Amino acid sequence: MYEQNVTALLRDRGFKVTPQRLAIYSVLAATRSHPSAEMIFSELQPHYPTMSLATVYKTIEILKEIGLVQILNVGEDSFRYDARTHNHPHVRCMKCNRVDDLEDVDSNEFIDRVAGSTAYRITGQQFYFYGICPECQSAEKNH
Amino acid sequence: MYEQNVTALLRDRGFKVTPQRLAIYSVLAATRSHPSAEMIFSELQPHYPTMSLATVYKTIEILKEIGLVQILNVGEDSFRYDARTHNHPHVRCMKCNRVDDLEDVDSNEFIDRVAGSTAYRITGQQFYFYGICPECQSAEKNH
DNA sequence: TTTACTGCAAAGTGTTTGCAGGTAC
DNA sequence: GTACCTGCAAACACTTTGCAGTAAA
Repeated sequence: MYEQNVTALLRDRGFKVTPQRLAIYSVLAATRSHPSAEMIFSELQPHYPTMSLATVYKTIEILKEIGLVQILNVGEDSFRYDARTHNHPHVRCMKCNRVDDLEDVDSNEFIDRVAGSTAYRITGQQFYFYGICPECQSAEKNH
Repeated sequence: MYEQNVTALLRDRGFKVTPQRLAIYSVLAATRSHPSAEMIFSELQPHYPTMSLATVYKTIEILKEIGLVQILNVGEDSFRYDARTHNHPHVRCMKCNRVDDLEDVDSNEFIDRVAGSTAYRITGQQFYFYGICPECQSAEKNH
């Protein structure tokens, strides 16, 4: 289902469909952990021993172009990638650095209010929250 | 006034007060352009011919520690710095890459709503908007 | 006089690019 | 068969670090 979608979208835009591209998208589509390029690479390495980081980066660039991936910049050294492309806020744990979605929140009223108060023509946005995840909060208490 | 504040804060925390540190903070306090390290460096170069980028980075780290500067990550290759440390949304023009403050917006209701809907303990946030600034919109029309 | 800072150069990190061999179509 | 892709290695851009000389306190 996912793969069909990717295959069609790649072909439509004149990109070739390769095992590497499908594999990279599959990793992103199957996780909610917002992996970095390095994490995607490490996950694929066992199954695709010749996979290279360069291919991961090149593929992500294409996936972004055809709208299948969004790029996150949660204030770390590296970018993270998300196959859930509908815009939603993200939260990063400052202890363990995990990044989670905040999908239960309706941001539209806030976005409209901002768009209405600036002379910019707003075309997109990213909301990043920072804090301590439930697991790390528990760990703190057991001390 | 600004300098007094910086001087006191540096001394209180055991940091030495140097011309370089005051100059770097002055640049940040005097602008709303959210400069990168490179921009700060270029602005100071004529007045402080021996100034180095390393000093800019080291100083910003200290200014962040004592709460005089916040670090922005608007999705570019480099970080940008802001001496207005009260939390406010930012907007970047995708044409000319200028970054502006969005200070007319009250984000508190939105932040509270998010904090209430997640199991994370929220400690901070950054809101980035993307769009086209008024100048670049005008430029588009004159074509 | 002590302690910390500056600024150079070198190292480090994540990402991008060039290109020769290989694969999709 | 053509055009595009992969994956290696090298290049790149930004940031950090090590260290010898220097300045703040």
